[in-house]
This record gives sequence, structure tokens and C-alpha cells, in this order.
Amino acid sequence: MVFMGGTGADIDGDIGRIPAGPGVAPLPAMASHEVLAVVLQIRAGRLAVLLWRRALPPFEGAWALPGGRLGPAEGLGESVRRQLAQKVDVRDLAHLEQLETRGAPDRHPQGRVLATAYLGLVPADVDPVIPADTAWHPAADLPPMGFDHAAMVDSGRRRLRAKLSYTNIGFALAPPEFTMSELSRHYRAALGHDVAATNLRRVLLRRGQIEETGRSVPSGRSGGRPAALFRFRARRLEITDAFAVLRPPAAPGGRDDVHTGAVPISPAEPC
Amino acid sequence: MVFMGGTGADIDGDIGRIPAGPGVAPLPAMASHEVLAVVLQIRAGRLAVLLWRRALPPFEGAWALPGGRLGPAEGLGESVRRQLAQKVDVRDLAHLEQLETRGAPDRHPQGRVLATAYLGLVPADVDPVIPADTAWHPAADLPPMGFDHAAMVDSGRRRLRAKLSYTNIGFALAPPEFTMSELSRHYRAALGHDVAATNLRRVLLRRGQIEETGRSVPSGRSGGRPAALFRFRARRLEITDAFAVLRPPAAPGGRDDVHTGAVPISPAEPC
DNA sequence: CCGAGTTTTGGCCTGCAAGGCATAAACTGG
DNA sequence: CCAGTTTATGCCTTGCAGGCCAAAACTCGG
Repeated sequence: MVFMGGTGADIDGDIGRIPAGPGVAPLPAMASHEVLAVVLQIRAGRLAVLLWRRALPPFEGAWALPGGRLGPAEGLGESVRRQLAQKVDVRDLAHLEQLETRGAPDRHPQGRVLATAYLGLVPADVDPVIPADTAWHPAADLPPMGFDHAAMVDSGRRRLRAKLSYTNIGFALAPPEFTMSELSRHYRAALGHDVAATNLRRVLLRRGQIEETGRSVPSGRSGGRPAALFRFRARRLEITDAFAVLRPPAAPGGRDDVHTGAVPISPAEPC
Repeated sequence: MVFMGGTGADIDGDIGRIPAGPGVAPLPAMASHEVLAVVLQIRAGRLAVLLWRRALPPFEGAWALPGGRLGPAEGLGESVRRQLAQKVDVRDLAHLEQLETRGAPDRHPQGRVLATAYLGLVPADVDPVIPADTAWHPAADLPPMGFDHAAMVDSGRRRLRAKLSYTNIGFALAPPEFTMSELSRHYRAALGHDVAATNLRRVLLRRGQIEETGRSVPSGRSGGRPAALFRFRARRLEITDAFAVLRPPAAPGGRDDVHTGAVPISPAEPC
């Protein structure tokens, strides 16, 4: 049966330990707030999202985004990382940024809950240990999902796609070192269309996003010319093509008014 | 005078009537939520933002963004429009979209308040009647501001600047009809650098954003060749340059996976 | 009525980034 | 050593952004 303790408790993710005792008069119409994470990774050549299977109503049996209620003294980004630590090792997260906040009055069947969604990216080389009730699903072919979480996954995909074309966000998808054909496969998975390795190499090199490591792939894989190994030069989000049009008239000197929207990631959170 | 009745009246400041009385056990850490609006307009050749002067602490005398507490059954976008109706006629808003949500635990001196900021745009031809306690300030030179509102204004400016170069968002800044030199002045104000009218015309025409009305300016203004009048073809946000790079390989047919982030604006809100 | 000044318009040209294509390079396996 | 496979490199085309200049169209003053 369903454990129905606390106020809006068993929202998705445990809120636990918040002293919202029963018996108290119903709270004034204050919305509670949750944070959710759209964690994406390239897995088996496809863009995958980390989902959590709900064991309790509402949406029992459906899938949902990992996340949970905002703690009393937490910042939003802080809270996502804490909640995520219960599902996946936070050190695996290469990038985290805010996506959108949804607050439709009826978005949560059990009361008013606002949700701020974040986009998290996991490099393709790590395979995080995840709990039994979570799984990776193809982001292009989602299982039945509860709440408005499917829309949030879509937001995340679109954000990622857009940023792949004008930022260095690829660093958060690719392993530390990679060949160009590997990278182009990752881009293909994320963008949903073919990406020629030749052109990708030219573009990312010119933009200064990637550089050669000097080494080549260990050789002896599949009978072809050994591929050079590349790496991303920065591991933090940078805008490398801002902006294609209506730019300031040939101003020498860098532009400083770009914003990346990234949330700093502390490597080891005291979770 | 300002009509100050209703629920979410006294805008963002005091938390007021939340029964967080002394003696009572401290409320469970439920944050309250407010919505704020960064309303921008080109005024006198400069990008201006609508601010509200606080009469009460905290930040008494400082300026703040219009907005206020989220109502019990309101959606977020809905709430901004309602709150904004107290400051400016909502019919003047040509565009509204969500900017960001801030939730630092200490962002509000009087308790935990999350805030979702929206970006609103007012065409240059209207001069909304605004209450006595509000005023337009140059967005590039803000007065002392309370809370984290200055950062939100900056987010709004950056968002606008970015979208000017890959969407048709100019429709929300420009009057219904305009000459190219007018429009280039508006772009200059918003972007912060010169924009050649010749080039702007070429770019916006090619992208199908604007079209000629056929008429010319009434003539007899300042002794020059009469300027042709243009208008934006759409009055809703469209992405016209998605994306400069890493696009799908010459796929005939339009792309449908673009998202604009716009909030539908109901012309007449039952405020 | 004509010429000077002003503003818009359109054409021409350049530069640059994206991306397709073909060929060369480098390796494996038989 | 040759065929097959994969990567790397150079060449070329295309398209857009944007600068520049001359022509067009008007006002105003003499």
C-alpha cells in the first residue's frame, strides 16, 4: 500500500526528514518546490536520459526524473547535486545548468509543487553505478512518464542540441580523449543527424575547442589508418561562436558579455 | 494613484501575511515563490528597464523589479502578467518569456523566497501609463537595486541580445511599421554597438523576418530620400537562423524542433 | 529653377566559415 | 605484396555577413 505520511511527502524523490507533522492545519497556499535533473549521456550511440521508476502513486509504475524537494537552506544548484548524489555519483557530472521552471497549478496531482529542471551531462566514458530503480532510456523514445517530466526531457535535448552548435559543450559528452570519428558519432547521437568527421574536426579546431594530444589510438582495432587522439581544451562551458550575426563592427579584443548558464560543479560534494 | 488592493498586492518585499508568527514552530522549510519581470523597451535611443521604487524595507529607497508573490492557483506566466497589470498595461507587452529562477537561501533578507524572472518586451511606439512609484531606467546604467534584481536585468539584456541575432525578436521592440534607419537605431540600443542599416535590411529580408509595406515615410522630415516602411512579418517569436553550424546535411523541408521559449500572451487578461 | 546638403537604396566586392568531395596516407589481414 | 578499410589532407563551392560607393530621391535656400 501507499505510504502517505507528511504533507506532500512522497513526491518524487523522498523529502523525508522535513518536520511537517500531521494534524497541523493545512499550510497556507504556499507552493513547495522541487528540483529535477535531466541527466543525459551518450550510451550505445544514442542519447540516453537517466530515469527513475516510481513505485508509488501518483504515476505508479511510470518513469520520472530524479530529483526531490528543495531543502530548507539549499540553493537550487546545490540541491540538484545533493539529490543526484542519491542516484549517480556526482563526480561523473561534467556539466550542470538550469533549464526551466514549471509551475502549472495542476502539474502535480497532490498539490502545488513548482519544479525547476536542470540539465546534467555525463561523459560517455563513465558508466555510473545507479540504483536498481533507475535506468537509462533513449531520450528520443521515452517510456510512459509522469508529471510534466517528458516535456522537461525535451527541453534538455533541445538545449543540448542548440549549445552543441555554438559552445564547447561537447566536452561534457565526450571522454577525455577521443578520435574524430568517435566524436562525430557522439555528435550524431545528440543532434539526431549525421555529422561528417572531417567537417567537425575543422570546425572544432578553428574554434579552438579541441586540440591534438599527439598520440594516436592504440592501433590494431579494425584495420585502418590509426586515428589521432584529440581532447577538449577546456572543461568548462565556453561560447565559441557568439554570435553569428549582428556582431559588433570588428572590435579588436574579446567580448566579455557572454554568459554560459553553467552552474559550478564542486568535484566532491559533502553529501 | 496606484490601486493596491487584492492579494498579491504589496509586491516583492515583505513576505507579509504568512503565518510565520513567533512562538509557532518554525514552518517547515517551504519556500515561498515570487515572479519578477524584466520589462525592456527602447526609449530615447537606449534600452530601458521598468523599475519600481521600494518604499519599505528591506532595500527601502532602492529600486526593484515589478512582480510579486505567486498566487495559489496561478501558473507562472499567468502570474507575471497579472502582477504586471498593476504596473503597465499588459496589452503593451509584445513578448514574454521565462528567464531564470534564483533560489539562493539568502537572496531575500526576510526569509526563503524563490524568484522566477521573466523577460517582457514593449514595442518602442507605445508609452505605457505607469504608476508614480515606477520609472524607466537605462538598462546599462542601473540605479541602486535591491535583492539580486540587478543580475536578473543583466540576464534579460543578454537574452535579448542573443535572440536578436538568431530570432525575429525585433518585432517586440519595433513599432508596427518602421524605416530601416529607425530599426537600426533600435538594434543599436539593444545590442550596444552600431548596426548598419544596409546590412540589417539585407539580413532581415533574407531571413524573411521583415517585408516592405509598399508605402514610404510621410516625407518632409529631414530632407533626404524618403524611407520605405517595413514591418515584421510575424509577431510571434521564430527562430530564423537555427543553427549556424552542425546543421543537418541539406535536408529539404523545414526544421520543426526549434523552441522559442515564448509564453503565449493573451491580449486581454481578466485582471 | 537650380544646386548643395541629406538620407536612403541598391549594387559590387571582399572575407570567412561551413561543408562536400576526391585523393593521399597508414594500417590490417590474407 | 595486394586488397580492403579507415583516417587525414587539400581543393573547391556555396552562402552569408558586412564594408564601401555611387545612384536615387527628397528638402531647403538662393
